[in-house]
Amino acid sequence: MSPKTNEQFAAMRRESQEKIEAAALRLFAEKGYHNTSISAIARAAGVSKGLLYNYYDGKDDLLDSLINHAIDDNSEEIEAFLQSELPPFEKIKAVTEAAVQMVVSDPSYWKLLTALALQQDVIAHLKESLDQKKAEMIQTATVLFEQMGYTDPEKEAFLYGATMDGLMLHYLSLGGQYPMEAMKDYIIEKYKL
Amino acid sequence: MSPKTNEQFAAMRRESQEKIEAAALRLFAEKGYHNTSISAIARAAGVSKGLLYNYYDGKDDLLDSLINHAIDDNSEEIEAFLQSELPPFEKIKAVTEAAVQMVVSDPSYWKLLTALALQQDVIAHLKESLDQKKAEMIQTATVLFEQMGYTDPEKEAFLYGATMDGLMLHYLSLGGQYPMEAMKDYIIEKYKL
Amino acid sequence: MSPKTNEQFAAMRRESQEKIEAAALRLFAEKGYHNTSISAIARAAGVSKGLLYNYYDGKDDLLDSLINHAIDDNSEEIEAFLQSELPPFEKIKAVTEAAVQMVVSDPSYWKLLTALALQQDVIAHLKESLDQKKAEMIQTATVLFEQMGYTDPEKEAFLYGATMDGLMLHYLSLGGQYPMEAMKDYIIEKYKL
Amino acid sequence: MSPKTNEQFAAMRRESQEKIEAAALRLFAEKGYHNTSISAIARAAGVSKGLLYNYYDGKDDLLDSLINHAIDDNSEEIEAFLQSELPPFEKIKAVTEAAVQMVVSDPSYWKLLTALALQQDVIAHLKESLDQKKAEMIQTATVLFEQMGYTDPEKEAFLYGATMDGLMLHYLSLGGQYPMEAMKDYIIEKYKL
DNA sequence: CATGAATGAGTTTTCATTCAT
DNA sequence: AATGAATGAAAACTCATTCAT
Repeated sequence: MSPKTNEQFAAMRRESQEKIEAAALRLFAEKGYHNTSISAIARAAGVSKGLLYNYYDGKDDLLDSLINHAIDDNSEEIEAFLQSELPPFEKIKAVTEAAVQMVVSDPSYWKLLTALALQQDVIAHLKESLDQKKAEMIQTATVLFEQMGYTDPEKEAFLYGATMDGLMLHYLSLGGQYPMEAMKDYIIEKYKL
Repeated sequence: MSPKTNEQFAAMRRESQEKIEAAALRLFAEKGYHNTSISAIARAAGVSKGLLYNYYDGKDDLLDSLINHAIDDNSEEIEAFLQSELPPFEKIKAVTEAAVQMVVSDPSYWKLLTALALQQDVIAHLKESLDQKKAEMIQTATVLFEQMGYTDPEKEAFLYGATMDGLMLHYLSLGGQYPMEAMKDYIIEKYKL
Repeated sequence: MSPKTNEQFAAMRRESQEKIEAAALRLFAEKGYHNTSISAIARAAGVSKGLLYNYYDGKDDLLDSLINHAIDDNSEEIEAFLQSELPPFEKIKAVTEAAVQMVVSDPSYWKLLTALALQQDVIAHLKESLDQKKAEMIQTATVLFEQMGYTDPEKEAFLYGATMDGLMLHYLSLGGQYPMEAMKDYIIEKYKL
Repeated sequence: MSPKTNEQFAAMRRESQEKIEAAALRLFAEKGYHNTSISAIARAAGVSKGLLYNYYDGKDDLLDSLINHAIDDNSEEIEAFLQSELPPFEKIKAVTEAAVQMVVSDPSYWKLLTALALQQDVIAHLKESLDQKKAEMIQTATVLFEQMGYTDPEKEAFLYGATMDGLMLHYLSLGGQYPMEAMKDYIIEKYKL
């Protein structure tokens, strides 16, 4: 019935969307959300402005879609370590290393995400899902510190979370100058016993 | 012909500027820098757009001025504690308490500052002075941790900085829900011996 | 290689065109010509945009085709009554009833046609044929009123035309609230004797 | 306090708005609402696009404002005749003449208004106030025909309304070719007993 | 010193139309 | 004959900035 199969159309759509979201992520991270125009994204993605509007309702919707896809891609890994069967200290070690690894290997995305988390405009509706994700992690970490014998495991979980986020914040704002590896080891060392 | 003295004119100028910067700070923090228009600032400050341009070269210049004034207001206190003659632990305690106090009592400003620190656009030229301020603080803290007998005082200084910034980040993004007081005590406790 | 006869193809073509014109008429009448997109028409007709362009040169051409087909469908009936052998009063009665019936049974089409008649853009070239149709009717009606003994049959024909069009205008803009049946009888009554 | 008085500013505003609305009315009537761009209106009015947006929220809002101002200007006259102390027939005569006069002297505006009345898009919210105005007129006309001894004054009022609107419709769509004066006299004659 | 009307360049958004398959 | 992804030109809209008074 169709001179181009549904699969072919679906593949075209997927490919275009990937090109667009990749270009958008790069530009948002490089120049900031508000300083990136739809035209610039389309140009960088090698598609027309019109096509972009075929897939997204506008800049906000594109950002939404982008963030949601990226969250899906990224949160699985950390989650996996926390759910694994490793002994508590090894879990902390693995999670810490994975988190550092994530930020170091894809700083653009994390810079964007962190910047957005502080701008109530842009993503009022994303805040909710980010906050929930955070709450879940704190919950899991609390159990972990409980197993390690901490008197106040919940506070330790909050502290760990703050330290890790602060670490990333510094890394993201200083870039290569920050002694990331050394700091990572220093933090892990603190939890060894 | 000149019924107003120079002093009176100067006072009027100062007052107008204060109204403008206060309005700008509030709006930038509430809605973000890019989503706040000059018109909105002038309206909120109760002055005309034209007057605003008498004092500032434009939106960027207003932001600059705003940040610089706020930095001056805020950094003195912390500095004072670090330079004081208190014993090391008391210094850490005082600094921590002062930092938390600062953020809790003026979250708008800190939210803005943190958000801006992650946006390469807007304030390329502010980054420099912020980074330098940070470096100085790390330096002072390093000396402090040295006095307290830490094997690796510089790393501890970095860690302390990361933890404090992470704490603020969480507080700023969660608002009143964050157990700020408890966390502050928990952190201080860690340094007691 | 050709499992479908020419007749089958012709039938498919006709069916597609009917679906398209029906959808277009409905949407034009509901939302106006300019507020109806080609995409919306194709979607409502259940065909692809591409197919639509196989049959019509564009939106204007589709409208043209639509109007012409509808004019053909509608004008025959009235014409028939006017040309018939009924006595004059019965003719007026029959024509009036037929005209009211037409509008009541297919208001979408008449709404569209009336709206278009007032928009210089869209259908400059349709105006001509509509005007001619109107002139013919006036002509026939004039003869009719002559037979009925009116001193000034042409003016009476114009008046009748104005009244009928005004009636329709009101019906079309008020919808079901307009006392159409009663008004029809009232008008017919005026010509009885 | 003010180097330009409030009155001066108000006068500037009024003047600009008048220029804009005059240009918009002309263009809407000439080329149709949808075929007239904001840019074209601004150009024709001799102001910038930006200024137009200072006064109106967009094209719809401009149309609203335009129609409301024009309705105010126009409906007073007719109303005045209907409320006057003339004998019934003289009232009908005066109103009919005034209505014809209105349309003949400002066909652009009436063409626009009539066209808009048939486009549900554009002015859903204007319809309401137009319908109400119409209902009021029918009401007043009914009283008039009652005084003239008509058996069914309300129907006669509807009929008069339909005839007048039909007359205008024909005049507006045919322009100078339509025997407007003669028709007006013919209609008035009918009511002379 | 103070005003706010006016500007226009830059941005977002829409949609009729084309085209490879 | 039929599809819908892709285009691009034209439209709507925003807002930092200027300027006459």
